[in-house]
Amino acid sequence: MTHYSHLRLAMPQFGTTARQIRERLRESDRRFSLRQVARRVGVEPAYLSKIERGVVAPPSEATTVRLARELGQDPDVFLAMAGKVSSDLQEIIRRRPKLFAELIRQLREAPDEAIFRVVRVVRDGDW
Amino acid sequence: MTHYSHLRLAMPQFGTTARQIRERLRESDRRFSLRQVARRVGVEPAYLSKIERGVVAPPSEATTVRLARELGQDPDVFLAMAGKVSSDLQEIIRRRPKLFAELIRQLREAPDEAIFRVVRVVRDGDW
DNA sequence: AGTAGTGTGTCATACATAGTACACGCTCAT
DNA sequence: ATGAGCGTGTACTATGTATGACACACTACT
Repeated sequence: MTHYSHLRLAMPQFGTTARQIRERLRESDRRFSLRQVARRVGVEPAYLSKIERGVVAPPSEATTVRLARELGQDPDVFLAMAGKVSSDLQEIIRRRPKLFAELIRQLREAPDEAIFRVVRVVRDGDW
Repeated sequence: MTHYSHLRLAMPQFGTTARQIRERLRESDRRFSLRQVARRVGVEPAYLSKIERGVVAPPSEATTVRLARELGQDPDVFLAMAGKVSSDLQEIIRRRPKLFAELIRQLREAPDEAIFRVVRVVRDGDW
């Protein structure tokens, strides 16, 4: 396995977490074996095995999202663990780069609560 | 050049824009020849030539930012034209994926003015 | 005892990314 | 006329990304 050791294991957490979630689901539903999940997600079992153990980097965005859905998780959170940001979010930012760059940097240190307040204000639109 | 034709020329605008900006700068300052800019940016002239003509995809994030700076442009805007989002913005999002995903999607259709108002409110912090 | 299912090791591959190196022909000031 | 600087064509390369294919050993029924 030495020849995989060069890859940026930015998030060894990704595989570990995915495995934990899958194994917990499996306790009550044997359809959550590695092989069966791999099949439903559309990858080879050997590949999913390597992903879960962190032998390879997290998969592509599309595969990550399918895996998240299969495991009942939030795709954005799974993508974050995989070191990625959803391409649809990226596209929104790219359309108005200055505006969004400033907003996001502005909120870098803001407490969760402050961001959530902004979300609510924008959602309810009464302002 | 047919063997380059397969690449996703997502943004042929990138090269064209970069070239226009450089040529305008050059009118008043001959240090903005392709060769000299390439040198300062740290790439081969042939490569910059291909970038400007859209023969190759836009360069890496680092190179794009150096080029933007050299041409006096906003790096975030240049990155957006290159089809990318600055990795520091991505990292901010990845730290709190749910919060930022919801915020950004919420603002997808919002008018510039509304986003700017949010920025201002957050910046001034008096709320 | 056999078969079905399970996780994993090894090997190979196709394509994308991000450039470098060199040579050519043109133009322009000296 | 010549050398410096210019933009560009062609060829090449190194590394990363994202998997697939196959074989093996183990376990768990039937």
